[in-house]
Amino acid sequence: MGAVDLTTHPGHLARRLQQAHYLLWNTMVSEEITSPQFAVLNALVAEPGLDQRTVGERVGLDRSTIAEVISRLGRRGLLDKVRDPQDGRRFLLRLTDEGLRTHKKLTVRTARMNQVFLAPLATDEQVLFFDLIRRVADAAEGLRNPSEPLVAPS
Amino acid sequence: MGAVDLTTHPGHLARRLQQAHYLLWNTMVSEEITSPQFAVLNALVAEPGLDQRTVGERVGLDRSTIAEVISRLGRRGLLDKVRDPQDGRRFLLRLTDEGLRTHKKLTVRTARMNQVFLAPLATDEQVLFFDLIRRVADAAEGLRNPSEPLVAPS
DNA sequence: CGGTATTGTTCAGTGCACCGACGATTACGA
DNA sequence: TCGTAATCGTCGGTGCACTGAACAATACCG
Repeated sequence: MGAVDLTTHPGHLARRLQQAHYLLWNTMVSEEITSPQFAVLNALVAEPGLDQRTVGERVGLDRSTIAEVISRLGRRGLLDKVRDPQDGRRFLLRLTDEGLRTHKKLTVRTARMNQVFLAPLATDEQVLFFDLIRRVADAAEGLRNPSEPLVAPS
Repeated sequence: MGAVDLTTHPGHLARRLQQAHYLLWNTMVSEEITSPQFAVLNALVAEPGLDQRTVGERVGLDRSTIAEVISRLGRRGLLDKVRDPQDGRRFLLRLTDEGLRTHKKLTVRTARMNQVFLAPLATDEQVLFFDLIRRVADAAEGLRNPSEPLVAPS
């Protein structure tokens, strides 16, 4: 009888929440462009000409994953990738016109989807929802960083 | 200029939350057994002899995914799979002694990890955290179901 | 009893997400 | 300046997650 109640496990809830979101996204936003892909488009609308690594940092994806996402967006013609003449290690990323159009279109649909997704919560509860999740996620990310040392680095 | 603030997008937050959990799990619980795998072990501790589909239902995984997870657990010798003599379509699943031991060990570590993960929240906030996420996830799942019809099925 | 529908599992395909290792390029320090 | 270190991207490997299609076994109905 050592079984545990998973509904009190935050990891399990997080997974279910993301699955639920995935389904809703697929039906209400797009079957072609995924939520992480939209995040990349959005980052490049905010800051055109970023390199891959920085985009990954902005949207929270590691180098391997961001490489795949970007390659898919490139294949769809939503984004251009050019070597930085100043620094031959990096690629500069920039949305195409098609990419801009897609971002605009999905922005509208995403807003609608978020409303439906959050409909079960009252307005003040939605604020709490964001705040609580953000605090937990931020703290856990902080645990993994080289972490601001409490004393000066040796 | 059309860029959006992703920190107000529940889907993006859900993804980040899960990633944070993944990292913490890897360092504090196990590098071999993943959180979904633990969920399956847990379901079989609660109800030994379930079939694959039902286990998937219990932990929230579709048939394809649950098949892979179970095959991995089988390869590790944590679980046995036998055809149901009553119904040749299904496989009955049951933990091995090794599987039971593993579940017990991970239960302890998981509890510790959950404490660390939720540490940024006060006790009453943790209760809210569970409640809000569960409500959103449940509602979104409900949207996808054949859904209890409002009138009798024709 | 026989044919059709339903159910449990598998398979192929796509995509996200991580790690560790590698090659190329640039930056820094002796 | 020359060699070592850091940085950016790629590649291979593992694992989760979904869809749609195929297959086998069972259930149901005429």
